[in-house]
Amino acid sequence: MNPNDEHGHVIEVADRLFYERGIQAVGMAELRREVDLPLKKLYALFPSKQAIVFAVLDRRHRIWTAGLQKKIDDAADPRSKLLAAYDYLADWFAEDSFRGCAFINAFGELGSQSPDIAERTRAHKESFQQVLARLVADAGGDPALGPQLALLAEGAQTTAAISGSPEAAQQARQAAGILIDAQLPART
Amino acid sequence: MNPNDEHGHVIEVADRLFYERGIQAVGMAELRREVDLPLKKLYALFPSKQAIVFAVLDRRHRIWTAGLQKKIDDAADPRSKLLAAYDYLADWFAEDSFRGCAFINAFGELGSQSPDIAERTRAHKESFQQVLARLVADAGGDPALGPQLALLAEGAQTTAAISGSPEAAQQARQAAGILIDAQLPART
DNA sequence: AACTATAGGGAACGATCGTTCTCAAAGCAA
DNA sequence: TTGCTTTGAGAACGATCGTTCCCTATAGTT
Repeated sequence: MNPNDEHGHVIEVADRLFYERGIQAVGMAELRREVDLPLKKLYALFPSKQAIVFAVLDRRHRIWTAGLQKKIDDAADPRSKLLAAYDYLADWFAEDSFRGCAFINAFGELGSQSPDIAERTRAHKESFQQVLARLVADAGGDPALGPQLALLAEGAQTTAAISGSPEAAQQARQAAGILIDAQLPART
Repeated sequence: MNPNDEHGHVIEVADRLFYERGIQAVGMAELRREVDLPLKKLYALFPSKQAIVFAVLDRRHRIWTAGLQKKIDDAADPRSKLLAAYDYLADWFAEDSFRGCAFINAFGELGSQSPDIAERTRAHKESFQQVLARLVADAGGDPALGPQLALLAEGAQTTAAISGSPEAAQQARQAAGILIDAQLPART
């Protein structure tokens, strides 16, 4: 396994462990065991646990954003593109491993201790807002619609995580449809 | 200070510390210092840190629920009662100490480690859903409306916490108004 | 005043954390 | 083979955690 593979492998495994059980609950010794690398090599690849956490969050952001964009690109018309976000959530919530938004979890766990984690979380959510705002603008809708749709998506993520049920995605999608129809110009 | 006062004082101080900085970040030694009680007395009042955490969450739930109910009771008509939840959020977000929903934070931090915390969080959110469902039913609205309004409220809480700005309450309120008008029978 | 029970204050305990260090094994050049 | 550098494996370190224990001082009773 070359260094790049090892680097990526550590991040993948750490992501799974942190997401399943929380960041503080996973120690470096356990991570070392799961990736099957000497502790020394782990510290050669990353200077600290914090660096691994940041790498995990950055990867999460990239994957999440790319997956969302694909759903949007696959949608035909502006209304469908806006609703695509909730289809993306539905797919996500249906995964066995779903346990809420990793950023929200990390923020709740360490946001008050680590300005870096708080900032990464803020940036992640802000980027989602920007995606929605752009779609709303492209569709000629009321600028207020973007943040409203974002609230539904955020609420669905926490609700699905806490309730353990994926139905929040459909509820959010239905509500979004109503908000869109009320604030987007009817298609000619 | 009699034992009841001490008991309540510990819970109040612990709530403030846990909410500000996270549960795991606050040690018993620091709590002891802040409440100015011997460690021995702290352990005479509560059998463990976990018991304090549970007491803090239970108190949060009671205060939150009572505050929400008061806002609802103060509202005149069914539509206003539904919107009262967002006025309650607006007041809350405006507090300097606001740092998100304590249950969501605790769930993100310890939900995967502690079934008790996960269950308390689930129960807290479920009780909010019940309050909204009742208001919707009393108003003769579509039963789907309750969960939709809850999603907006949950999304507003996380968004306000992460962004550090209270505007999510108004955005949620405006969206709620649209959803209500679409799914509640017009007042005669 | 003498004895007893209680409570304060904090040291001690055992566990665990992130990180560093030791040291032997292994690879490699000569 | 010999000497040298790099690596693997995990022990060690220092800090911190929740919890318990010890010891002293005080208060109450006779």
